[in-house]
Amino acid sequence: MRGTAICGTNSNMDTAAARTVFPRLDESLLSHLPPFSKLDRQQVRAILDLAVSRRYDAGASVFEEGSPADRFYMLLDGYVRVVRITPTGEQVTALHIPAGQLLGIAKAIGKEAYPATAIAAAESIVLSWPMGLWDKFVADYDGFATETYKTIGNRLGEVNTRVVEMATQQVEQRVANALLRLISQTGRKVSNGIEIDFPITRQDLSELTATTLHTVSRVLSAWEKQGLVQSKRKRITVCDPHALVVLSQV
DNA sequence: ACATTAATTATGT
DNA sequence: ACATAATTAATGT
Repeated sequence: MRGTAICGTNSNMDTAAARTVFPRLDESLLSHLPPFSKLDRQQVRAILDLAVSRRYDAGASVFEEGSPADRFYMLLDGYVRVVRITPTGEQVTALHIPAGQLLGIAKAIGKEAYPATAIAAAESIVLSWPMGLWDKFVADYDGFATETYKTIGNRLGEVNTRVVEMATQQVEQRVANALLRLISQTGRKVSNGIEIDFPITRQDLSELTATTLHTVSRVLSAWEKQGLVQSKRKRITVCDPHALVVLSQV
């Protein structure tokens, strides 16, 4: 259901080495996205012609923390989680990025290396450009800079509030908040509630909330009995968002 | 109040 | 059949 229009996947090759796609990309892929929405057709065409499109399997990394930031990316389809490794070696998920957003925009915050690792949370399709083009984009394209700075601001705010939550709230509240954020960013309406639109494990949630998968499992089981959520393997549906809001504010 | 350990069961390929 | 995910109980800080 996802991304089939863009790439033919028929390879039995090495999974990490997804390949460049040659079919010409359509302008409509970008024209409605915030950083590009103010541009005319020719401008979008020019940008697309410079882009490299690539597909990532779930779990494949788009770029790695600390490596030189040579490209920046636009997530066309799928989901990417941005992960940082703590000094003790644990993974901490900083953000989830839904389709239609830029990522790996180190240049925008004056960095030469990526500050975090980006991993495809589901099969994803990503455009990328050499970082050398960043300044040109900012200079030439109206709205590109302002829109990207908006998203940076939003993300900083989000990371910030979560850090505060970690310090102040208890696990149940943190998990509630994490779920609420996930459904607001990547939620998809289904019959009995709002489902998180990509595979997410208890392990993932525990990394988001700085707990263990066991605690997350217990919390979710309890909520499931109360009818607040519903979960299958790698799938979580929130049936009663309001109840979670209430819980998160205790 | 939550983590850790470990044993058990379910689920997807 | 096998690996990975999820649940559950017991024990520890």
